[in-house]
Amino acid sequence: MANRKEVAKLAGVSEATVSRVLNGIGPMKESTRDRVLEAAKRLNYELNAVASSFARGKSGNLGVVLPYVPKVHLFSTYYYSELLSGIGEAVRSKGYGLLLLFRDPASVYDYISLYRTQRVDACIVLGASAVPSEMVGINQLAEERLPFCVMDQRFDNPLVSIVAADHEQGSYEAVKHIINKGYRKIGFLNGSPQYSNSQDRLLGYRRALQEVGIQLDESIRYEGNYSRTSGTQAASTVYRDLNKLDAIFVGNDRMAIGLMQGLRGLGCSLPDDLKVVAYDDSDAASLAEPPLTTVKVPFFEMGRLAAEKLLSQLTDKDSEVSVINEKLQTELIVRKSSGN
Amino acid sequence: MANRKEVAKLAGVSEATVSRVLNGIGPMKESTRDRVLEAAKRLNYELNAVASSFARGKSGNLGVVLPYVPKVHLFSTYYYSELLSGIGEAVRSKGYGLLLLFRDPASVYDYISLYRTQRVDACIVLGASAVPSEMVGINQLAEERLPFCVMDQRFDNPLVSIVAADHEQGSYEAVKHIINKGYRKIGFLNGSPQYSNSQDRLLGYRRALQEVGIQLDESIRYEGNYSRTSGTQAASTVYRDLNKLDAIFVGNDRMAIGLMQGLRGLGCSLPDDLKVVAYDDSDAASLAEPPLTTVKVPFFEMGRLAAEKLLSQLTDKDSEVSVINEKLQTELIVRKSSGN
DNA sequence: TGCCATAATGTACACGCGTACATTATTTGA
DNA sequence: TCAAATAATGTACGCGTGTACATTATGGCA
Repeated sequence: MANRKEVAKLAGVSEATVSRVLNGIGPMKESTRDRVLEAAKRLNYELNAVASSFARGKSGNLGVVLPYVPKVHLFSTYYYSELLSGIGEAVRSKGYGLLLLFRDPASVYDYISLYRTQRVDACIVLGASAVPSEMVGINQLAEERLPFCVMDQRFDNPLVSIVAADHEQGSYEAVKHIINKGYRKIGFLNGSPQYSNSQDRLLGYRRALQEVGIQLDESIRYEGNYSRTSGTQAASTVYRDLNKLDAIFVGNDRMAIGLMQGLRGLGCSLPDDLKVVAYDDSDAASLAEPPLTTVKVPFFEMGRLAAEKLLSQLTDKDSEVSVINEKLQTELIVRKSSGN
Repeated sequence: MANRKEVAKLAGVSEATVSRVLNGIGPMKESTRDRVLEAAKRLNYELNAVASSFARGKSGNLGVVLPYVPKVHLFSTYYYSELLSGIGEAVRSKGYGLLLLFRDPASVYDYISLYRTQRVDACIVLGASAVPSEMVGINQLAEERLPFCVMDQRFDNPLVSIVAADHEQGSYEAVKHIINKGYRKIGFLNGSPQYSNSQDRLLGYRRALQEVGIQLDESIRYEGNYSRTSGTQAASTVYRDLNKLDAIFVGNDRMAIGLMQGLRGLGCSLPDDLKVVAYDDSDAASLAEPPLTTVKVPFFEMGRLAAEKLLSQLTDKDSEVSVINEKLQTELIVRKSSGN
């Protein structure tokens, strides 16, 4: 494998000139540039990324940290796939690498070590929640003022950078959609409360109801954990309460699908017996029977935005290292599950 | 950020000794080790991964290359999620990093540059197919004898390392299952032919039929592209041929779901009017209506195996760098879509 | 006690690149 | 035409680690 010295010799210039040509730095004669590039091509030479990183003191990598427990699908794969694609898009266009890191959600993850060992220049945290062990790690990161960004999860700490979707508004619109169809008895199957977006959905649900003077009814609030199974489990309770329900708003598509399967198993006809509005607009939403009316979340865009903001802070010397705080809008996708 | 020199000074030893303690190399006094570790802890010192990589001449990264076209879901996310999890498991347990790389399937990807620039020590190629531009890149890789592995795609070149599933046998068993239920008129909706696993499924389908003397009928062979949409599009043709069909074997779950939705839209009752057996056992399989009888593929295991084999070749000096060729078995999961 | 094998540690340098600073070539302006 | 500005290139060193080799300490054995 050729190195800089050999290229310099072949081109008849110094190593510094080779370096400058390859990095496009400073003014230089066209003929010199050509000679160097020609020599590099002939020797099959490319910059050694590791050596380059070493000299620069930067890894050139953006870390993406995601929760992982063997054999457990913690995440709806749609969600992660879209986020990763968005991040990948930004990372590539900025010439960075994307280092994937798996963490155990049950123990405190040492984010700072990633920077100390220089494995990453910045990182994005996916699937964070408000359980104490996770918060500790995030807060350490924030206090060190390291460049990072949490995806779709609020934190009290004002030093925590966040890119999220407006789930309060998204939920408001979803419930509003049901109300506008003339239904008043609207239940809510929410997901795990340790995610801030669960709380936000509740806020939106409440606002929509209160706005039109519908009394909040705690007895038609149900809780699952965003898994399909938990939706299925909720089915019996929901079935029992069917006389109290015209419709139900569900925290994500997977639970909604589980719920609908469970209800159908109990003899329900959907959407006749119960209107359903779900959340995410994952691939499964249009596969469901009936197809789900659901809130579309711009996961791809969120990933891209977070990565771009972070990498810009690293690249531009003028852009101050400031806290990122973005909230993207959602969109209601109307299908059959909410009635005609 | 502390470096080795400071640790050495604080511990009262040479830098080499610090290095040996941290890498666990050579014999050394317990007391020395303790002093060094103590000093490192006090100074908050950790090995600089970039510098270490540089000195070793290895990046310490396993590259995972996957196809990506903006706004297009090339892949069933279940497939990639499982593979990545499996790879991540192996990578972490071996202390490597996982570098995610996106390629444009339409142009020749320069895999060799990844090694030349030392961004990766080895790589795994996901979503490869037999289209010319992709084959060129893979073959270059093979000819350079670089450590890599292609996932779930056959290549004629005997130098190409592969970890795959036995789709010929999986398809055989799927079709056999239908035959054993007493059906004889069995169609086949296959996926894109540039994937070797499509060809393998066809082989298995044929073998099962021929074994029991069922005449192959070309007129009930359909082709989609593994997308749900393509399954839906096939519905009208299948519907037209319904008198020629007892059952249909479908190349993956997504197409099967699309097909079933299309057929239902045309007034079919499933599984009464047509038995369906699909492939992958993705999350959607059990969500479908009716739930899909489908062939389960050990994606997680495949990812883990590929990564482990590759990294072992890098680590063990004795293990010869040999071509990997593994074929894992599938399992038929029986649900409602194939009848009772 | 003296010698040798082995343990334990130190010395010194390479790895490939980025870049501050020094130097030389070229252009500009009066 | 000549100094000054600027372009273009070269020199030299640092970045933090791994490791070959040299050196010193230790223990075993006759």
